[in-house]
Amino acid sequence: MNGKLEIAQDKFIESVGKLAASFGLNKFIAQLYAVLYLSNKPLSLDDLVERLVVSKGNISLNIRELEKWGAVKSVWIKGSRKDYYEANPDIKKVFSNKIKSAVEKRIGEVSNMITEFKGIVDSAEGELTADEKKMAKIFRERLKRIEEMESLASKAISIAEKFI
Amino acid sequence: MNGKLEIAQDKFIESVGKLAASFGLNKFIAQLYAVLYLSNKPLSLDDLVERLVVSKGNISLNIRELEKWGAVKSVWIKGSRKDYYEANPDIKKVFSNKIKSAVEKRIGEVSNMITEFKGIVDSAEGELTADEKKMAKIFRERLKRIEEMESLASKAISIAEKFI
DNA sequence: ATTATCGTTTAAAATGTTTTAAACGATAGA
DNA sequence: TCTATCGTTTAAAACATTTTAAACGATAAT
Repeated sequence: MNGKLEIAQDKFIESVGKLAASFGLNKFIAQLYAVLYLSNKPLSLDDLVERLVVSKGNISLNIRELEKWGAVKSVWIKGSRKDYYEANPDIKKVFSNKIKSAVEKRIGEVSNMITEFKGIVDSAEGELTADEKKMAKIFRERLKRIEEMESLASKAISIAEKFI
Repeated sequence: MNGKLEIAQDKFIESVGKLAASFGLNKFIAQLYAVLYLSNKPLSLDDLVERLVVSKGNISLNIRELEKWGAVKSVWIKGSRKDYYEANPDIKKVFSNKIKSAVEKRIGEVSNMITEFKGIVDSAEGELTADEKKMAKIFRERLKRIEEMESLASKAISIAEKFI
Protein backbone atom coordinates (compact mmCIF):
# COMPACT_ATOMS: atom_id res chain seq x y z
CA MET A 1 0.00 0.00 0.00
CA ASN A 2 1.12 3.57 -0.71
CA GLY A 3 2.85 5.05 2.31
CA LYS A 4 0.64 8.10 2.54
CA LEU A 5 -2.50 6.02 2.36
CA GLU A 6 -1.24 3.87 5.18
CA ILE A 7 -0.36 6.93 7.24
CA ALA A 8 -3.79 8.37 6.61
CA GLN A 9 -5.38 5.15 7.69
CA ASP A 10 -3.23 4.91 10.79
CA LYS A 11 -4.24 8.41 11.81
CA PHE A 12 -7.83 7.48 11.33
CA ILE A 13 -7.44 4.35 13.43
CA GLU A 14 -5.70 6.30 16.14
CA SER A 15 -8.40 8.94 16.26
CA VAL A 16 -11.17 6.38 16.36
CA GLY A 17 -9.47 4.73 19.32
CA LYS A 18 -9.22 8.01 21.20
CA LEU A 19 -12.80 8.84 20.42
CA ALA A 20 -14.01 5.48 21.74
CA ALA A 21 -11.90 5.81 24.86
CA SER A 22 -13.32 9.26 25.54
CA PHE A 23 -16.76 7.65 25.55
CA GLY A 24 -15.56 5.07 28.04
CA LEU A 25 -15.55 2.32 25.44
CA ASN A 26 -12.77 -0.09 24.76
CA LYS A 27 -10.37 1.66 22.46
CA PHE A 28 -9.23 -1.42 20.64
CA ILE A 29 -12.64 -2.71 19.68
CA ALA A 30 -13.34 0.57 17.92
CA GLN A 31 -10.04 0.40 16.08
CA LEU A 32 -10.82 -3.09 14.97
CA TYR A 33 -14.04 -1.91 13.46
CA ALA A 34 -12.23 1.00 11.87
CA VAL A 35 -9.82 -1.27 10.03
CA LEU A 36 -12.63 -3.39 8.68
CA TYR A 37 -14.69 -0.33 7.87
CA LEU A 38 -11.97 1.08 5.64
CA SER A 39 -11.12 -2.20 3.98
CA ASN A 40 -12.31 -2.94 0.49
CA LYS A 41 -12.24 -6.66 1.14
CA PRO A 42 -12.97 -9.01 4.05
CA LEU A 43 -10.02 -9.59 6.37
CA SER A 44 -8.90 -12.68 8.21
CA LEU A 45 -7.79 -12.90 11.81
CA ASP A 46 -4.20 -13.02 10.62
CA ASP A 47 -4.66 -9.98 8.40
CA LEU A 48 -5.91 -8.10 11.42
CA VAL A 49 -3.06 -9.34 13.60
CA GLU A 50 -0.66 -7.98 11.02
CA ARG A 51 -2.46 -4.66 10.58
CA LEU A 52 -2.99 -3.89 14.26
CA VAL A 53 -0.05 -5.74 15.82
CA VAL A 54 -1.94 -7.35 18.67
CA SER A 55 -2.49 -10.90 19.77
CA LYS A 56 -4.80 -13.26 17.96
CA GLY A 57 -6.77 -13.92 21.12
CA ASN A 58 -7.51 -10.26 21.57
CA ILE A 59 -8.90 -9.96 18.08
CA SER A 60 -10.90 -13.14 18.38
CA LEU A 61 -12.50 -11.85 21.55
CA ASN A 62 -13.35 -8.43 20.25
CA ILE A 63 -14.51 -9.53 16.82
CA ARG A 64 -17.19 -11.58 18.52
CA GLU A 65 -18.25 -8.54 20.49
CA LEU A 66 -18.54 -6.57 17.26
CA GLU A 67 -20.59 -9.38 15.77
CA LYS A 68 -23.00 -9.17 18.70
CA TRP A 69 -23.49 -5.50 17.93
CA GLY A 70 -24.13 -6.24 14.27
CA ALA A 71 -21.10 -4.13 13.40
CA VAL A 72 -19.21 -6.95 11.73
CA LYS A 73 -20.13 -10.18 10.05
CA SER A 74 -18.09 -13.15 9.00
CA VAL A 75 -17.97 -14.08 5.36
CA TRP A 76 -16.96 -17.35 3.76
CA ILE A 77 -14.25 -17.24 1.15
CA LYS A 78 -14.11 -20.12 -1.25
CA GLY A 79 -11.02 -22.28 -0.87
CA SER A 80 -9.88 -20.86 2.46
CA ARG A 81 -10.13 -22.46 5.84
CA LYS A 82 -9.90 -19.11 7.55
CA ASP A 83 -12.76 -16.98 8.79
CA TYR A 84 -13.01 -13.62 7.13
CA TYR A 85 -14.75 -10.57 8.49
CA GLU A 86 -16.23 -7.48 6.99
CA ALA A 87 -17.67 -4.37 8.57
CA ASN A 88 -21.28 -3.44 8.28
CA PRO A 89 -20.82 -0.36 6.10
CA ASP A 90 -23.96 1.30 7.43
CA ILE A 91 -22.16 2.98 10.26
CA LYS A 92 -25.18 5.11 11.04
CA LYS A 93 -27.23 2.02 11.78
CA VAL A 94 -24.45 0.38 13.76
CA PHE A 95 -24.23 3.42 16.00
CA SER A 96 -27.90 4.01 16.41
CA ASN A 97 -28.60 0.36 17.18
CA LYS A 98 -25.95 0.35 19.81
CA ILE A 99 -27.18 3.54 21.41
CA LYS A 100 -30.77 2.45 21.25
CA SER A 101 -30.20 -0.88 22.93
CA ALA A 102 -27.94 0.70 25.54
CA VAL A 103 -30.55 3.29 26.43
CA GLU A 104 -33.40 0.81 26.44
CA LYS A 105 -31.54 -1.53 28.73
CA ARG A 106 -30.85 1.28 31.17
CA ILE A 107 -34.39 2.55 31.10
CA GLY A 108 -35.46 -0.89 32.22
CA GLU A 109 -32.94 -0.93 35.01
CA VAL A 110 -33.88 2.51 36.25
CA SER A 111 -37.51 1.51 36.16
CA ASN A 112 -36.84 -1.52 38.36
CA MET A 113 -34.75 0.53 40.71
CA ILE A 114 -37.50 3.08 41.17
CA THR A 115 -40.12 0.43 41.77
CA GLU A 116 -37.99 -1.18 44.43
CA PHE A 117 -37.13 2.11 46.09
CA LYS A 118 -40.74 3.23 46.16
CA GLY A 119 -41.82 -0.11 47.60
CA ILE A 120 -39.45 0.12 50.53
CA VAL A 121 -40.33 3.73 51.26
CA ASP A 122 -44.05 2.95 51.17
CA SER A 123 -43.62 -0.05 53.42
CA ALA A 124 -41.85 2.13 55.96
CA GLU A 125 -44.52 4.82 55.99
CA GLY A 126 -46.32 3.51 59.11
CA GLU A 127 -43.28 3.61 61.31
CA LEU A 128 -41.97 7.05 60.39
CA THR A 129 -41.63 10.10 62.59
CA ALA A 130 -42.88 13.44 61.32
CA ASP A 131 -39.40 14.37 60.09
CA GLU A 132 -38.92 11.08 58.36
CA LYS A 133 -42.27 11.47 56.64
CA LYS A 134 -40.99 14.71 55.20
CA MET A 135 -37.94 12.89 53.97
CA ALA A 136 -40.03 10.15 52.41
CA LYS A 137 -42.02 12.82 50.65
CA ILE A 138 -38.86 14.29 49.20
CA PHE A 139 -37.75 10.88 48.04
CA ARG A 140 -41.01 10.39 46.19
CA GLU A 141 -40.82 13.80 44.60
CA ARG A 142 -37.27 13.21 43.38
CA LEU A 143 -38.20 9.81 42.03
CA LYS A 144 -40.98 11.38 40.05
CA ARG A 145 -38.43 13.59 38.33
CA ILE A 146 -36.43 10.58 37.34
CA GLU A 147 -39.52 8.93 35.96
CA GLU A 148 -40.19 12.01 33.87
CA MET A 149 -36.74 11.79 32.43
CA GLU A 150 -37.24 8.14 31.73
CA SER A 151 -40.40 8.70 29.75
CA LEU A 152 -38.70 11.50 27.87
CA ALA A 153 -35.90 9.16 26.91
CA SER A 154 -38.38 6.59 25.65
CA LYS A 155 -40.06 9.25 23.57
CA ALA A 156 -36.70 10.36 22.21
CA ILE A 157 -35.93 6.85 21.05
CA SER A 158 -39.13 6.50 19.11
CA ILE A 159 -38.67 9.90 17.50
CA ALA A 160 -35.09 9.09 16.59
CA GLU A 161 -36.17 5.85 14.97
CA LYS A 162 -38.20 7.73 12.40
CA PHE A 163 -35.21 9.86 11.47
CA ILE A 164 -32.66 7.12 11.01
CA MET B 1 -32.97 7.97 60.12
CA ASN B 2 -35.47 5.17 59.96
CA GLY B 3 -33.74 1.91 59.03
CA LYS B 4 -35.94 1.16 56.06
CA LEU B 5 -35.47 4.63 54.62
CA GLU B 6 -31.74 4.21 54.89
CA ILE B 7 -31.90 0.81 53.25
CA ALA B 8 -34.02 2.22 50.44
CA GLN B 9 -31.54 5.01 49.93
CA ASP B 10 -28.60 2.64 49.99
CA LYS B 11 -30.21 0.49 47.30
CA PHE B 12 -30.76 3.57 45.23
CA ILE B 13 -27.17 4.66 45.63
CA GLU B 14 -25.94 1.21 44.73
CA SER B 15 -28.07 1.07 41.60
CA VAL B 16 -27.01 4.51 40.48
CA GLY B 17 -23.40 3.41 40.82
CA LYS B 18 -23.97 0.34 38.71
CA LEU B 19 -25.82 2.34 36.12
CA ALA B 20 -23.03 4.85 35.82
CA ALA B 21 -20.42 2.12 35.59
CA SER B 22 -22.37 0.42 32.81
CA PHE B 23 -22.08 3.67 30.88
CA GLY B 24 -18.36 3.71 31.46
CA LEU B 25 -18.59 6.57 33.93
CA ASN B 26 -17.00 6.74 37.33
CA LYS B 27 -19.30 4.90 39.70
CA PHE B 28 -18.52 6.98 42.71
CA ILE B 29 -19.19 10.35 41.19
CA ALA B 30 -22.69 9.23 40.31
CA GLN B 31 -23.27 7.96 43.82
CA LEU B 32 -22.12 11.26 45.20
CA TYR B 33 -24.68 13.07 43.13
CA ALA B 34 -27.31 10.52 44.19
CA VAL B 35 -26.77 11.25 47.88
CA LEU B 36 -27.08 14.97 47.33
CA TYR B 37 -30.03 14.52 45.01
CA LEU B 38 -32.01 12.69 47.70
CA SER B 39 -31.03 14.99 50.51
CA ASN B 40 -33.48 17.57 51.77
CA LYS B 41 -30.66 19.80 52.92
CA PRO B 42 -27.17 20.74 51.76
CA LEU B 43 -24.44 18.41 52.96
CA SER B 44 -20.88 19.09 54.02
CA LEU B 45 -17.81 17.21 53.02
CA ASP B 46 -17.86 15.48 56.39
CA ASP B 47 -21.52 14.54 56.03
CA LEU B 48 -20.65 12.91 52.73
CA VAL B 49 -17.65 11.13 54.20
CA GLU B 50 -19.91 9.68 56.85
CA ARG B 51 -22.68 8.73 54.45
CA LEU B 52 -20.49 7.14 51.78
CA VAL B 53 -17.55 5.95 53.87
CA VAL B 54 -14.79 7.17 51.58
CA SER B 55 -11.89 9.53 51.99
CA LYS B 56 -12.31 13.27 52.15
CA GLY B 57 -9.92 13.76 49.26
CA ASN B 58 -11.98 11.58 47.01
CA ILE B 59 -15.12 13.56 47.71
CA SER B 60 -13.36 16.87 47.31
CA LEU B 61 -12.07 15.79 43.92
CA ASN B 62 -15.35 14.49 42.60
CA ILE B 63 -17.52 17.25 43.99
CA ARG B 64 -15.56 19.69 41.89
CA GLU B 65 -16.16 17.54 38.85
CA LEU B 66 -19.89 17.61 39.57
CA GLU B 67 -19.72 21.36 39.93
CA LYS B 68 -18.16 21.61 36.50
CA TRP B 69 -21.10 19.72 35.09
CA GLY B 70 -23.55 22.01 36.85
CA ALA B 71 -24.86 19.00 38.76
CA VAL B 72 -23.96 20.36 42.17
CA LYS B 73 -23.43 23.78 43.65
CA SER B 74 -21.95 24.89 46.91
CA VAL B 75 -24.09 26.84 49.32
CA TRP B 76 -23.09 29.00 52.20
CA ILE B 77 -24.58 28.24 55.56
CA LYS B 78 -24.60 31.01 58.11
CA GLY B 79 -22.37 30.40 61.08
CA SER B 80 -20.49 27.44 59.61
CA ARG B 81 -16.97 27.39 58.29
CA LYS B 82 -17.67 24.36 56.19
CA ASP B 83 -18.63 24.24 52.55
CA TYR B 84 -22.00 22.73 51.89
CA TYR B 85 -23.22 21.26 48.66
CA GLU B 86 -26.58 20.64 47.15
CA ALA B 87 -27.61 18.84 43.99
CA ASN B 88 -29.17 20.58 41.07
CA PRO B 89 -32.63 19.02 41.38
CA ASP B 90 -33.33 19.36 37.66
CA ILE B 91 -31.86 16.01 36.84
CA LYS B 92 -33.23 16.17 33.32
CA LYS B 93 -31.21 19.27 32.60
CA VAL B 94 -28.09 17.89 34.26
CA PHE B 95 -28.25 14.84 32.05
CA SER B 96 -29.10 16.57 28.84
CA ASN B 97 -26.41 19.22 29.31
CA LYS B 98 -23.84 16.54 29.89
CA ILE B 99 -24.89 14.53 26.88
CA LYS B 100 -25.12 17.57 24.68
CA SER B 101 -21.65 18.84 25.50
CA ALA B 102 -20.19 15.34 25.17
CA VAL B 103 -21.71 14.86 21.73
CA GLU B 104 -20.77 18.32 20.54
CA LYS B 105 -17.20 17.87 21.61
CA ARG B 106 -16.97 14.57 19.74
CA ILE B 107 -18.59 15.94 16.63
CA GLY B 108 -15.83 18.50 16.52
CA GLU B 109 -13.16 15.88 16.94
CA VAL B 110 -14.60 13.64 14.24
CA SER B 111 -14.83 16.61 11.93
CA ASN B 112 -11.15 17.40 12.42
CA MET B 113 -10.19 13.79 11.92
CA ILE B 114 -12.05 13.60 8.64
CA THR B 115 -10.52 16.78 7.36
CA GLU B 116 -7.05 15.52 8.14
CA PHE B 117 -7.68 12.09 6.65
CA LYS B 118 -9.13 13.54 3.48
CA GLY B 119 -6.20 15.91 3.16
CA ILE B 120 -3.64 13.15 3.28
CA VAL B 121 -5.53 10.95 0.84
CA ASP B 122 -5.93 13.82 -1.60
CA SER B 123 -2.26 14.73 -1.36
CA ALA B 124 -1.34 11.15 -2.23
CA GLU B 125 -3.60 10.97 -5.29
CA GLY B 126 -0.88 11.74 -7.82
CA GLU B 127 1.40 8.94 -6.75
CA LEU B 128 -1.16 6.14 -6.55
CA THR B 129 -1.35 2.99 -8.64
CA ALA B 130 -4.67 2.00 -10.15
CA ASP B 131 -5.42 -0.32 -7.23
CA GLU B 132 -4.53 2.31 -4.70
CA LYS B 133 -6.78 4.78 -6.44
CA LYS B 134 -9.62 2.35 -5.94
CA MET B 135 -8.71 2.17 -2.29
CA ALA B 136 -8.62 5.95 -1.99
CA LYS B 137 -12.05 6.06 -3.56
CA ILE B 138 -13.36 3.66 -0.95
CA PHE B 139 -11.84 5.74 1.81
CA ARG B 140 -13.65 8.82 0.51
CA GLU B 141 -16.93 7.01 0.23
CA ARG B 142 -16.67 5.68 3.77
CA LEU B 143 -15.76 9.10 5.08
CA LYS B 144 -18.83 10.53 3.46
CA ARG B 145 -20.96 8.12 5.47
CA ILE B 146 -19.38 9.29 8.67
CA GLU B 147 -20.04 12.88 7.71
CA GLU B 148 -23.68 12.04 7.13
CA MET B 149 -23.87 10.60 10.60
CA GLU B 150 -22.22 13.68 11.98
CA SER B 151 -24.73 16.02 10.46
CA LEU B 152 -27.52 13.78 11.69
CA ALA B 153 -26.16 14.01 15.20
CA SER B 154 -26.03 17.80 14.99
CA LYS B 155 -29.61 17.84 13.85
CA ALA B 156 -30.61 15.51 16.67
CA ILE B 157 -29.12 17.86 19.22
CA SER B 158 -31.04 20.85 17.98
CA ILE B 159 -34.28 18.86 17.90
CA ALA B 160 -33.69 17.54 21.37
CA GLU B 161 -33.10 21.04 22.69
CA LYS B 162 -36.63 22.02 21.80
CA PHE B 163 -38.03 19.08 23.73
CA ILE B 164 -36.10 19.51 26.95
C1' DA C 1 0.37 34.52 68.18
C1' DT C 2 -0.99 29.97 68.48
C1' DT C 3 -4.00 26.35 67.66
C1' DA C 4 -7.75 24.06 65.38
C1' DT C 5 -10.54 23.30 61.52
C1' DC C 6 -11.27 23.41 56.95
C1' DG C 7 -10.62 21.79 51.77
C1' DT C 8 -7.03 20.50 48.48
C1' DT C 9 -3.11 18.21 46.66
C1' DT C 10 -0.27 14.28 45.64
C1' DA C 11 2.41 10.06 45.75
C1' DA C 12 1.55 5.56 46.61
C1' DA C 13 -1.65 1.68 47.25
C1' DA C 14 -5.65 -0.69 45.83
C1' DT C 15 -8.50 -2.06 42.43
C1' DG C 16 -10.22 -2.87 37.73
C1' DT C 17 -9.50 -3.64 32.86
C1' DT C 18 -7.18 -5.11 28.85
C1' DT C 19 -3.79 -7.81 26.55
C1' DT C 20 -0.96 -11.47 25.96
C1' DA C 21 1.07 -16.10 25.53
C1' DA C 22 0.40 -20.59 25.70
C1' DA C 23 -2.48 -24.53 25.79
C1' DC C 24 -6.36 -26.52 23.74
C1' DG C 25 -10.04 -28.67 20.78
C1' DA C 26 -11.74 -28.98 16.27
C1' DT C 27 -11.23 -29.90 11.66
C1' DA C 28 -8.91 -30.07 7.06
C1' DG C 29 -5.31 -32.09 4.48
C1' DA C 30 -1.62 -35.36 3.74
C1' DT D 1 -4.16 -42.01 11.06
C1' DC D 2 -1.22 -38.37 11.82
C1' DT D 3 0.03 -33.60 11.27
C1' DA D 4 -0.80 -28.79 10.43
C1' DT D 5 -3.74 -24.96 10.65
C1' DC D 6 -7.37 -22.70 12.40
C1' DG D 7 -10.08 -19.94 16.25
C1' DT D 8 -11.01 -19.97 21.19
C1' DT D 9 -10.11 -20.07 26.02
C1' DT D 10 -7.82 -18.71 30.22
C1' DA D 11 -4.49 -17.57 33.77
C1' DA D 12 -1.19 -14.36 34.38
C1' DA D 13 1.07 -9.99 33.08
C1' DA D 14 0.75 -5.31 31.69
C1' DC D 15 -1.54 -1.29 32.02
C1' DA D 16 -4.98 2.28 33.55
C1' DT D 17 -7.95 4.20 36.86
C1' DT D 18 -9.58 5.13 41.32
C1' DT D 19 -8.93 5.70 46.17
C1' DT D 20 -6.52 6.62 50.09
C1' DA D 21 -3.59 8.67 53.69
C1' DA D 22 -0.84 12.08 54.91
C1' DA D 23 1.01 16.54 54.30
C1' DC D 24 -0.13 21.11 53.29
C1' DG D 25 -1.83 26.02 52.98
C1' DA D 26 -5.45 29.00 54.22
C1' DT D 27 -8.31 30.96 57.41
C1' DA D 28 -11.12 31.18 61.70
C1' DA D 29 -11.19 30.84 66.62
C1' DT D 30 -9.02 31.26 70.98
